[in-house]
Formats: sequence, C-alpha cells, structure tokens
Amino acid sequence: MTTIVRPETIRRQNRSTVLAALRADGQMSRTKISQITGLSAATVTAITADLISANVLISLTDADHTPSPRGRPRVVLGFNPEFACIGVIALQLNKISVSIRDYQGASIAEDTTNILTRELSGDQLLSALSSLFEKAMSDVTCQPLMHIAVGVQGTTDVTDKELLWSPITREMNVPIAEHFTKLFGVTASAHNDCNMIACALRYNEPEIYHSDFAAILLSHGIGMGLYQNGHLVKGKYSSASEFGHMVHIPDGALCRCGRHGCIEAYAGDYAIIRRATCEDGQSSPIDDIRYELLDQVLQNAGENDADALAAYQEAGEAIGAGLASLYALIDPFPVAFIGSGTRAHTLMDDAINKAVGSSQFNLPSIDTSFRYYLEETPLITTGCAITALKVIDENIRTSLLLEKNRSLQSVG
Amino acid sequence: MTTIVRPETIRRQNRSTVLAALRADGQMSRTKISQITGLSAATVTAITADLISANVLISLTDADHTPSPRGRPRVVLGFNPEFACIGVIALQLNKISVSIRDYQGASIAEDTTNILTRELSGDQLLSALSSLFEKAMSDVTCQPLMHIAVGVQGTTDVTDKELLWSPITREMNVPIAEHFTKLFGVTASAHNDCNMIACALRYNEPEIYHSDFAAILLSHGIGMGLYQNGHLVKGKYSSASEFGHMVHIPDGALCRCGRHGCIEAYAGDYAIIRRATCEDGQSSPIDDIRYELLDQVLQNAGENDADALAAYQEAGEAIGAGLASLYALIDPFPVAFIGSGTRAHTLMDDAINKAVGSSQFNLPSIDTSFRYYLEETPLITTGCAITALKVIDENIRTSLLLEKNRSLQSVG
DNA sequence: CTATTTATTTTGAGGCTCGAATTAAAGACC
DNA sequence: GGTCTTTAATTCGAGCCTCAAAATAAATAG
Repeated sequence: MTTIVRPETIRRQNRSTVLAALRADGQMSRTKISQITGLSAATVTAITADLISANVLISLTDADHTPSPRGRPRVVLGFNPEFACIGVIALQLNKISVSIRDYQGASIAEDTTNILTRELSGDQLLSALSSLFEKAMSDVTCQPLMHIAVGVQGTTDVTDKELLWSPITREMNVPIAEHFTKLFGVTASAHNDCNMIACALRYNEPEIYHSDFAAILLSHGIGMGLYQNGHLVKGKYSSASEFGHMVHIPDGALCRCGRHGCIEAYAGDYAIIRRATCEDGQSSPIDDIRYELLDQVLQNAGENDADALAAYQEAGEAIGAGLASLYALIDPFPVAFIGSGTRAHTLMDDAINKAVGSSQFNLPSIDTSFRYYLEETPLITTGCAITALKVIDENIRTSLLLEKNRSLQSVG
Repeated sequence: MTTIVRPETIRRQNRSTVLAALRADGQMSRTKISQITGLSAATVTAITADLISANVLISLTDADHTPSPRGRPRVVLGFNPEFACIGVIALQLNKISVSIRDYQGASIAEDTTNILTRELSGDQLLSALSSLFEKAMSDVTCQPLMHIAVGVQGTTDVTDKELLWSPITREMNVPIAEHFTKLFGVTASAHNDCNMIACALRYNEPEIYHSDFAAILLSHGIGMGLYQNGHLVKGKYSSASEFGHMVHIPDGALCRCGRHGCIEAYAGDYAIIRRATCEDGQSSPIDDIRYELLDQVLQNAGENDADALAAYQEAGEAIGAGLASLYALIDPFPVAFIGSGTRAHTLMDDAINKAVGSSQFNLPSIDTSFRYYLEETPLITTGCAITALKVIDENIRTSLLLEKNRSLQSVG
C-alpha cells in the first residue's frame, strides 16, 4: 500500500524538492528555484522563509552580478555553513581518512593515518576511527556536529548501521553507527565504499552519471556501486551489489570470500598477482596489499611477459562477462572504473569489450562508455559528505514543522 | 528532481491508494478501507463518493453477513463489473490465448488457437492476434473496452508498446500496442510473459511473493520476472531482466540468441535435448518445441540414463550459478519456477542448491525457498489482467478530476 | 420500544499551493 | 534628479484537501 498524503505532507515534500535543487547547484535565487522545481514564486517564498528563519539557508551577498542588467537584483540563497558540520570517514585497508565539513560541504579539518587494520579487533578498529575523528573535531568550534558518515570497503547492512563483513578486518558485524552515536550523540551511518563513489560521481558529473550507471572499483577486491532508475541499488538485507562475487567460472579460482570462481578471484589485485606469478588458482589469496608485486606485474606486462599479459586478459574477461550478465539483466549502462587497477586498463579493454559483446537489439543511443578514475579516496569522501548532508536535509524536511509551531507559540 | 505536490495531487494519490487496496482484496467496506489505508473515515467517504458517482465502484449487496452481530451493517464496496472490460492476450510459441474480462477481473469470453507463429510475418501475426480477439469480443456487448494487455515471450520495450525481439517470430520490432490502438481505439500494452507471471504470483500469493522475489520460466527458453523492493525490475530501454542470457560459461554452448555460454544454452528445453542426445554444444538450437523428444529425455533420466541425467545436472548448474550471481547483486530471495521444465525439478534441485552455495553472511530469516508451478498460461493471463486493470485504475486516478468539474458546471 | 453498538456522513478548522495584484529595487533615459 | 521600465519577491484571497468531532443511520439486545 502506498503511503497516504496529508496537507502537511505537501509542504514536507516540496521543502525536500527545494533543498535537493539547492544541494545540486549549491546556491540559487528564489526565482531560479521556482523555475527549476516548477513551484510558484509564492510557494518558494514561503518555503525559503521557513528555512531562513530556521537558520538552514542564508542570503549570499557575494553572488555574481553580471546576469541581469536591469530590474530588481535577485537574492541568491545558499546553505548556511554555520548551521551544522558533518563528519566523514573513509575506512580502507590499512588507511583511515577523516574530514570535517560545514553545511555547504566545504572542508574544515582533515586528517589521515595508516594503521594495519587487519591486526585490530573490532573494538580497536572503532577506537582508532573515533580517536582520529575526535582529533580532527578539536579544531571545530562554531558548528554543531549533526551526522557522521563512514564509507568502508565491505558489506554493510541495508539500514546503513553496521559493517557486516569487510576485507579490512577479521571481525564481522562491527556496529559502526552505534559506536559513533554513543560517543558523539549524533546519528551516524556506514556505507559501502563503492556506493559512495557512485554517489560522488553522480554529484560531480550529473550529465554523464545520472539515472543508470555503475562505478566499479578495481583494487585488492572488486566492488561496485550501481544506480538504476536514479536510485542506488541496495539489497533487501545488505548494501549488496557485490559485482566482484558474481560467478564467473563455476568451481573456478579460489576467492577471498571462500567460494570459487568469483569475478574478484580473477580481477582483484591478489588474483592478478597470483595468475602472473603462475601460482595455482586454488592457492590462498594474499590478504595484504603488495604494491611492489603489482607494479612488477604491470611492468612485466609492458615488456610483453606472457603470464602478466594473461593475468590482465583473464581479469578483463571476468569483468567483461560480469558486465555482459548485468547488461542482460538491466540493459547496458555507462561504467566508471576507479582505483589503482585502472592503471592497467589498456591491457584489459580488449578482453572486456569482447566479453561484453554486442547487445541483442539495435537500440538507439545507448551510452556504454567506460571512464577511468585513478584515485578512489577523494570520491569516497565526497560521496560520504553528500550522503551525510542529505541525511541532515532529510531531517529538516520532517522536523521543521515542529520548530515552526514552537516559535509560533512563543510569538502568540 | 522530485515531482512537486499540489493540493489536488493529494486526492489523486489517495484515490490511487484506495483503488489499490480494493484491487488487492476485491471488495471492502468503507471502514475497512479506512483501517487499511490509514485515511480518515471522512476522506474515504469523500473519495468513494467520487468513484461511485463516476460508476467506477458500486455497493455490493450480496456481501457476507456474519462479522458484526450488532450495529449498523457495513456496506461493502467493489468494482462495478460493467464499468469496463479489458482484453488479455497470451502470445506464446505456436499458441495464442485470448480472454475478455470485466472490471472486476472475471472472465467474460475466452478463446485459444494454435498457429505456427514462426511461419508468420509481423503483420500476419498481428492480424492473427486481432482477429482472434475480435471474435472473442463479439460476445461482449455491455461493457466498453478500455485496455488490451498482451503478454508475450520475448523482450518488449520499456514503455510496453513494442515487441523488440521474440523467439516466437523472426520479425523484430513488432508494434503490438500501436496495432491494437489503431484497430480498437483503446490503449494497449505489450509485456514480457515472465513479468506477467511474476505479477500474477504477487497477486495470488502476496504473503510469499511480495517485495523481493523472482519467477523463472523453464520452457523452450529461460525467462525471468523479478520484483525488487516491491517493484518489477525493468531495464532502461527494454523489459530486460533476461536471466536466461546471463553468461554462464564464457565461450560455452551456442545460445538461440547467437551468443555463447548463456544460461539458456544449458537450461532451455532445446539445450537439454541437445545435451541428452549427445549433440555438440555448438550445434544450432532447434526452433520448434519437440515435446516428444523432451518426454523421452525425462523418461531416460528416470531410468538413470547418464546423458539425460547429465543434461539436467548441467541445466541445474547453470540456473544455480545464475541465481548465485543474482544473490550477490541483490541478496537472496524466494524463487518460483514455472512451466513444463518444472516436471524435472527433482533432477535439478541438487545441482541448483550446490551452485547457489551458502551466502557470505548469517542473516536471519532469509526466504530462499523454491516453489514450482507447472502451467504458465493461466499465470500469464492473470498477470495481464491485473496489469490492464491497473492501467484503467491509473487513468481514473488522473482523469476523474475533470469529470467532477464537468458535473459541477452542469449543476451550477 | 429504548439503549447500545457500529458504520457513515456532515461540518468546521487548518494547511497548502496558486494566480493576480502589489511592493521592492535596481538600471535606462531625458 | 526625476520618471519609466524591468525583474524579483511578497502579499492576499480562492480553491483543494484531510482530519477530528459531532451528527446521523441502521442494526441488534433486552
């Protein structure tokens, strides 16, 4: 059954529309908000007045002056940077990055540390996260902290609270959100890193990545963030969209997850090293990142070493076959490849393209382009920031009504 | 940007909620509608009054009398069977089934014919469809025809208008909806048969098949209808969710689609026959259904014939690997297998279960049960009927406002 | 025949958006 | 400098919609 609609639901929904429009562009005049959302000028005035009196939005005086040579100058509205700040944490294998941002999304404080994450217990890992975070927060005084978003390699639960499984730790079911909520008294959330990358790409380049696309992370493991129909694909129970664990070769090479024949068991860094060094596909995957080995494989491939080339070819075939299956399921879409694995993309492109093959139909103008992004960490951080800001925007949507009533009471 | 909401949008939305609630149960008192939807009694009165004056709903006097021993008896409302009728067509290989239903969904007229569909041109196929349909319609006089829904093996476009590709005809891009709209002056739609099966299962057994499940058709080809998050999964361009054409064995057996290694090339009827008769996996798939051959294979398997058993085992492995990949993408879900292929399910179950393997996580209470349904045609027909009725319900949602204004004008 | 019970309908208050009219705040022009 | 023009934003009244509370309807119980 669909949710029913009440008169006050209208305002909530339209407030949300206004905030989303602003979040996409950063700042806008009331008139432009009206044009973009389709709401009447009168309604935009009412909604923005609410938001301004709640300190969410402010008039930006330092706006551009060129556009309209005559008439009353437009007043550009934007998010009040002092309304809130958010915490953003990227948790990767042996590396933790923290960033504090204001409500406009600008960075206030940052810090990064290297630590052997797989050596830590779940509690130790959480402590490491929160102490680095606390250190960064010590620089911040003026804005109240409102949300903490953690992007992490691995699978989180569908409610974005818990790390169910991750290659960066031996521990399962690490209660990330609960830990931060207890410690700092604000809501927190844990997200799959690739989902955050996809979110960031959509924010940075909406003209390319909008309703249907995938972000595939090529690093020690293989991850994917998938947008379908304008929405991030999550599972019923977990963050899911585990592209790397789709079956490539039944009973094939041993995967880090313990099963056999996963795409990752051919395309992950460890798999490429394993294949290039002629190890048996059934030998145990190495847990730690061995950049020097991978660099060696890449260099060998450049010198036409047969095993190194075969390793990349087989990796490409695995990725290509996985994409072909996905294309069968939900039609072709553009793909962004992210991470250190993209350094070798020219060695895999042919195999990927061959495996993807041609679609059954001659549909017009399907974008199946591939693009490459070397650095994943800034994308994870941006994605977490956008996600955290939207959590706050969402809270404003539902709660502002109460604030308004309260102020009315105090006035009346 | 999300769509904005206006006051009249509320009524539309809530009207839709009421119609959906009624469509699920068939009939209900106003009080029960209020309970189920959460709308107040006053609002339900207003909305149902609109719908009754528009002849969409009627009071059903013949309702059950037991429930409330005292008090004013409830008035049960239901769809007015004479408000409209719909056309439903199931188009399968060499078989066309037509059914006319009233607005309650009850069958008024039916007909079925066998015809060699692959021998027909696109135009001939359309003529065959519409002449059988016209014959069935000749029995109907009292209700106006409002929509025709066609369920068809193959891929349709995402707007449900056109048959892009189908195993039942050599023609591509057959404009089914356009043909019927021209001929009968009503809207029409074309849907993938497995999507209709999934829709029917969801209608018939909502307690099992609700937000996340799949219907997999095992017949000459392998198709799937997939619900995720309560919505039917479609592609960006096509009806998609082509489970049968996910890659099972890269460069493997030849598929009907011309590519190699698809799941269907191992699990479709033709593939099972091919394997059981020891033909090369690269030999051309047979186009027509050969029941006698398939019966023979099934019988041989029962007598422990090694090739027949291997054929079913490999089919099970293909289906299982596909499911494992899907489970990696969107978490495990219950599956309904439909069609003649289910006769052999005991021969495939072990292989399917082994290939699916165990999930990475110990998530509580995930329903991954398999259920079997031999007959697909009644499910396709039911699904089309529900779909067509919902098209009408949707039209009512958006258009009733106009009617009301008109009557107000004539009154005032 | 009256009291009780349950189902609907009616009524009035309050929220929301919108179009039209109004006010605000510039530059253009003489 | 004082109007005219232009564009932005606000105010106001009309029209929808939902809801809670009160009123009405239609049975059974006693």
